[in-house]
Formats: sequence, structure tokens, C-alpha cells
Amino acid sequence: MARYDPAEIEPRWQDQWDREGSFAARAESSQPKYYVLEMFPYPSGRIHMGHVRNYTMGDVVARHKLAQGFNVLHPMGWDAFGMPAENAAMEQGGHPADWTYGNIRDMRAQMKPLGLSIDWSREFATCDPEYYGQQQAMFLDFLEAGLAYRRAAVVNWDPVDMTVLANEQVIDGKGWRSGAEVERRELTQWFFRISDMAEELLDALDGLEHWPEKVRLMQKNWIGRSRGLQFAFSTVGAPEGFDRLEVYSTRPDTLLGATFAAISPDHPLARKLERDDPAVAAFVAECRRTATSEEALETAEKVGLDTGIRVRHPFDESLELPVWIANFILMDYGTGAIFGVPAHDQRDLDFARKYGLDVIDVFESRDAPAPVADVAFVPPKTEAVRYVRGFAGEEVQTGEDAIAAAIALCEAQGVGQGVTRFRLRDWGVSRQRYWGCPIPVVHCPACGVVPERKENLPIQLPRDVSFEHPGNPLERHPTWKHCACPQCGGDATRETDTMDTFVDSSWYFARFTAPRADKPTDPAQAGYWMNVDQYIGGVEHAILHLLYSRFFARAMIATGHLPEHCREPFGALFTQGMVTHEIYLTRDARGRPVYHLPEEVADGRLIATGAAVEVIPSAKMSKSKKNVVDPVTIVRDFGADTARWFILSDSPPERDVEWTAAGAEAAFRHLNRVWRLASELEAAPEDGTPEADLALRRAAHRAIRDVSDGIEGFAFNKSVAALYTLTNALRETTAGRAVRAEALRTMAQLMAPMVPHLAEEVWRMAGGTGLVLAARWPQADPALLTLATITLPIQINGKRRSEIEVARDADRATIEAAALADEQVLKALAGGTPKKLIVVPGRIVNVVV
RNA sequence: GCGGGUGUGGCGGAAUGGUAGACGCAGGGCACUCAAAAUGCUCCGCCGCAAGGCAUGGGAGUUCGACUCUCCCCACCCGCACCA
Repeated sequence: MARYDPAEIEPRWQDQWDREGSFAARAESSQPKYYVLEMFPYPSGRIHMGHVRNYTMGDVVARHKLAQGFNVLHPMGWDAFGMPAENAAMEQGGHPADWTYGNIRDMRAQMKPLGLSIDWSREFATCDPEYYGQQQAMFLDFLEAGLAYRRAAVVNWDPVDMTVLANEQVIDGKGWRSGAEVERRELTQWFFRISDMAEELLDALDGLEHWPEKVRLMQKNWIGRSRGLQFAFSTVGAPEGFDRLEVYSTRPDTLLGATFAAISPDHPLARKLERDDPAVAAFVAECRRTATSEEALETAEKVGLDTGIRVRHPFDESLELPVWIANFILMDYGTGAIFGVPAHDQRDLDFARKYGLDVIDVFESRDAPAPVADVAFVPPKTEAVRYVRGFAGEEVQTGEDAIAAAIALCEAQGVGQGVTRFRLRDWGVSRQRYWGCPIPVVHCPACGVVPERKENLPIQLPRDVSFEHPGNPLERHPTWKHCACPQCGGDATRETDTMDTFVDSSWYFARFTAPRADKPTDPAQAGYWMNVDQYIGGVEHAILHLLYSRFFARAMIATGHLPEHCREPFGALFTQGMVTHEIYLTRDARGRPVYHLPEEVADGRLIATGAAVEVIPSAKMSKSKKNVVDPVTIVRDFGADTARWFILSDSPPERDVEWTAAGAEAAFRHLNRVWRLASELEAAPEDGTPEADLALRRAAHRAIRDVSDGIEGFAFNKSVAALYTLTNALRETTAGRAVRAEALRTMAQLMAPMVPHLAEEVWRMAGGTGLVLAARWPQADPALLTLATITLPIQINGKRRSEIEVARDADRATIEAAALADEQVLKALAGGTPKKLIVVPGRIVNVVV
């Protein structure tokens, strides 16, 4: 007898889909469109299970929409610029372009057997000159529109390798290769003016109804709108030109609790003092030996230096506060200077305790007033507290009210001004690296910074570069940067900075609508296909990638590259969880862990030596821990449908899923069972009983409802469970052949988004016509979903004690009577009457005695 | 440090204000087999002979009723602007 043979089935159907052009997106018809997009991959060279999960989810959505009659756009491309290609060139030789395109070729070959419904004719890589040339054109438009500009900014500098380091390349404050202490260095760099759109990007979040609430919240906090007071202290003993010190505070109501002022090590005053005072210079230099990442700054031990300068309190000229330089004050936020209120800010309190500064309570709890000791009193701003050193508003008021009153009073007295600020900073796009999109400007000794002419685009990366030394090969290249000034024609040099790879991924979704257009976009195509109806990717992109893309959409509208309705380019967003696996390890002679691949382990022992392994609970698959499963191996051993079925089945899509060998084998066994059910159809009896026929039809229609609900609600695991249930019904049924065939065809349709190859096979065996992917998605018949009688649980004092059978539409009085006649209820009442009787028709009865 | 999330049987999970554990995995028993694999049937939260009790990370609260809502705590995961 024939067997389920995915190795034969899957390529056969893939060929047929290819021949029929089943997945070519067509814009010309009158059908509604649907654009499904998964975050495109970085071409590392191997696909991993995270990719399989991501693209399978997108494929389920795409195939479901296809079956519902939409014109579906489901493209794929490559986020192909970035550091790994340069690292590979440095480590193994070769060229980043060869490495990248080779990886793309390999990964495409690994992805195709998955049977994804992708329109491969639209594929591109961001390192294609055709793509980055259009990106350069947009950069020039942004520049002209005032959306791009240059200013100085700090970078991580490796003084040994003489190169700029990414945050990821700084490990415990040291360069990853050289091990040298990292320094901060200022460079002139290109920026996009995203902060000008802070308010708009924040307010528009409310309209993103189909985005996860958590992502909107993260973006909201990241943009960080705050209302506070800005004012100037007058200084005592400060150098010339620093007679005032501007500070910003979101808690001006605590002004009378200020016991010190603090400035950033990068504050102009600190820089001035640094020049004249060796102690300050030494301290500031020490502060600069911290990496630039906010995390590094925030987690570093809080240290400070008293400058000896003092400031006068604006409400009491006789009160003078010391001015400290403190390493935790960020120059990028506010004015780079604050006043410290130790009683009501934990960081300030730790600082005050460390350096013996005063602590003055401003307000206290109404319930349990107590002076602040080692824990700052920081209640929610909505909580009413008693002000003991307030100066505006009521004695008892909320923080919110007190802040508003303090700002109003300070404005009235001319002390300061209420100011709205955003945490969001402008987007620095300059990278001192080779493998990225060249920034298309020219530095001319006569004309200054000059945009390249559009007809000279793309400014292509030179091919002949070397990676034997760290640093930017474009800078070292003998000829590339020398050019004629586009304005005066004189000798000039090219910008050698390339763009942040986040720029590449901020508009690829728009390019997919017209990937070969000779402009960045084609208005007709973008107008038809945009926006992305469903975007799917990891939550790690919740802030930066998605925020930059939202900015880019607005900037592209402003420069005429997208229509107005693309302001929010992603209509719905889904963030999927990771794929995890157990970690297996043994110990070497010194007790250090030695990790082992899953396929090297069986029954808790190494297959090779029989040594017992330690098992560490599941974690994200990572090469260093060797807890990885190669999709290629799974597809080879079980077929793509098994990989797809398992990756969808066990966990809700937003949660992590644990890959287990047992689960994969079980998925394979299930698909075998389904195949056998279809192959045994011909042997089924011609006629069944009417009861059995009806029961199977009911089961099929419940499955239609449950699978559809699962797909629409992004709960594919529930769709899978519903399909298991239908499979069980088919296995147990005594229905006749025609009814079985109908149920099998329904099952084939419902399975098709998840296991498309097997679905085509079952569809064919059960007598379906054409391709199952082209068959219209089935509709559940409401008459087959409801039963005449239902079982109603009866609770006594909230605990389930009994149940009654009632008509589905029984009214309250009938249910009450039936409940009160129940044996358990009579026993509990013992002749008395219930204190309360809650009847929720169709759901539950609760008797309170 | 700051921001966000997650936590339910041996395991993945279902139920999102109304019967906690659907569906699957693992495990036990049985059938088929010379045997094994495969397949099929069946049992399966914990304690208890039972009646019953306990149980959704821990603790409190709201409610007739809480996995679900509120507050506090714990553990783990993600992000922190030059990783993609």
C-alpha cells in the first residue's frame, strides 16, 4: 500500500504552483488587495527555526486571504547590508558582496522547499545598487526638505584599532577585538530630523488599533513626552560666561527639596572647567571611559565631583546649592543639568548619601508620614500627598496638580517656563563602515557640503577594497572618494560615511510594491498595494525599526514618494515569540561546560560516548549553546509540512515555542494519519446512518468555525487543535462515503494554509477539483453549529456541584425551576431557601446558601 | 538602572468574569505480532479507600463567582538609540 511520502509530494505541488503562477501578485483586478509581510531576514547563510516560524505564520495568513478571494502580495527580500559581512571578510578573507550574495543564494535554496506562497519575482536585496541608488535619491530629497542635517555626535572609539565601535562591539567598556578601554569621541555625522515629528509619531499611536498594546506603549515611552519647568539658576563662583545655569525638571513641585545641582560631564560648563582644572579634567576623562550606550551609563556606578561652584535657589537667594558633575546626567536630554531632590528620587538619594549631601522632604504620605531614610518617597503622580515644603497649590494634592501649580506660579513670577520635551533624539544615520549605502554628498573646499546630482546615482561602492585593517575602507581607498564637485566642478571628496542599515529596512515594504521601478516607488503600485495589511516579526523590533519606518513613511509622503494614506504603513502588526530548545552539556576536566547539539543526544546521554548530559531548560536557539535544530534537516527527514505543522501547533504565536524532537515526530505521525484517512476513503461503506452522517457534518462545520477563528485571531495553535478534533471525528465516524469525502475536502481546505502540500494531496484524493489553494474558503452553516439541549453547570456557593440538561434557549424561570429541583441543590438547601440565585442563561447557575 | 512582557498537570498549552486542564506530547495498561516497529483501544492534575479536599509563580483585595480585574512581591525573557 502507498505511504505518505512528503519527499515525493512536496516538490510535485511546488512545481505545479510555480507553473500556474499561483503566487504572482496582480494589481490589475477589481478584487480587494491584501499585503502580508514578514520582517525580511538578514542573509546570515542559514535559515533557522525562527525564520520558519515567522514565514509560516505569514504564509498561513497569505493563503487564507488568497482562499478568501483577495489579491495577495506576499514578497520576500534580504536585509543585506551590515557588519557581519565585513567581519567575515576580516576573518576569512573574501569580499562582503560575494559573502552576502552567496548567503542569499544558500538561504533562498533552503527556504524554497518550505512551500511558502511568496511572489519571488519581487525579490531584491538592500545591497543591490538598484535598491540603494533609489535610497540615495530619497536621501537627497530628504536633505532638500530639511529632514537630514549634519552635527557633531559622540561615538565609541577604539584607540588601538583606531576605529568606531558599535555598542555591540563594546564589552565591559572594552573593544571586542583589541581589548582596549573604549573612549568617547566626537565626529560630525548625518542625522534625520525624527524628533521634529515626535509629537505626531506619539499622537498617531492611538490610531494603530491593530498593533499590540505593548508595542504602542513601548513606543510611547520611548518618544517620552514630558511636561516640566525650565529655569536658570544664577551661579556663584562660575567662570566667565556661565553666570546662569539652565536646568529642566519634570518635578518642579519639589524645588524646595533641592539640595544640589548636577551637570553632565559633556555640559559646556564641565568642558570649560576641564580646561583649567586638572582634577575636573581627570574626573571627566574617567567619565568618558564609559561606552555611549544608555544602558552602560545608567548601570555604571554613580559618581560625582564637586566643582566648588554654587547656585542660588530661585526662591531663597540666601540658599546656595553646590554644583556637581555627575556621570548619570545625560547631555542629550533636557539641558544636561538638573537640580537634585534626594528625598523624592532614588538616584539623587543614592548620590546624596554617598557624598553626604542634605535630604529635605517636600511631601509625605497621608497614611504613614515618615522622613525619607534610604528609600526615596516616589508615589505615583496621581496619588494625593501632603506637602510640607510646597510652594504652589493646596497642602494636600496630587503630584500632577502640584507640578501644574508649580509651573504656573514660576511662570507668573518670571522664575521659569513650562516646557514640553521629548526623550526621542534625532536619528543618527552615519556609519564609518564600508558595507552600507553610501551617503550621496560631496565635500568641496569651495562650496562646502554639496548634494550629488541625481543623474550620478547610484554612487556605487567600490569593489576593490581591503579588510586587513580595521576602520573604514572607503576612507582608505586610493581613488574612490576623489570626485568633481557637482556644483563648481572643482576637485572634491565624497562623503565616506555609509547609512545605518535601519535606513534600508525603513522603506523596503514600499519598494516591494514596484521593485524594479526607476524611481523609489511607483505611485500607482504604491497606491494600490500600500499599506501593509499584516506585518509579522519579532518583538525585538518593537521600537527602533518600527518607529524609523513610521518616520520614513511620513518623510516619503513629504517628499512625494508615497501617497498621503501611507502615513502609518503597517495597518496591523503581530509580534511572534522565539523558538527555543533545551540545552545539553557535559563538563570538561576543569568543570567548564561543553555544549552538544540535540542530534548528538538521546535519552539524556551522548550517543557517541554514553556519557550523561546535564539538561538546561529551554532558551532561545543559539549557535554558542548548540541548542539549534536545522530546518533543512527537519525538512529532509519529515518534509516541510511537518516542520510547518509543528511550529504552529504547540504554542500561541506570540509566545515562545519549544522545539522538541518528540513533538516533531508526533506532528509527522499526525500527518501520516491524515493521509491514511484520505487514502482509505474508497474502502468506506457507501452508506452510513443518518445520525453518523449528521454528527460528522457537525464536526466539519465546528472545525470550519474554529479553524477560521484561530487564523483570524492569530491563534494558529487553536486552529491546529480544531483540526486534530476533526481528524479524531473522521477516525471514529461510521458515516457514509460521500459525507466522509465532503468532510475530508473541508479538512483539506482548512489545513491548506498550514500544510499546503498534504492539503493538495488530500483534496485530490477526496475528489476536489482544481487546486485546493484556489478553492473558496468554506463557510460554517449556523444550523450545524448549535444543539437542541445543553448541559448547564450548577454551582453552590461558587463551586461546581452538579449539572442539568436544559433546552438551549430555555428561559430564566425554567432554568431556575430545574436548578432548584436538582438533588445536590435540595441537599445543600436542606429545606431552606437560597440567599441568592444567579442564573446566566446558556452559561451557569450559582446557588448561594 | 530604566521601559515592556511572561508565569496554568511530568511537558506545550485551552478556558480571558461563569464546569480549570480542550487539543497535543510524555507515561501506564491492553490488542495485533514469533518479536520489534508501526497501528488501534484505554487510563492519566495532586492528596485520599471513599466522602471529599487542594490546585493557575507567592501574598492580599474586588465579586454570587477570579487563570481572567486591582495592588504588592518573586522568577525569567525582550529592548535601551552604531547588532540585525
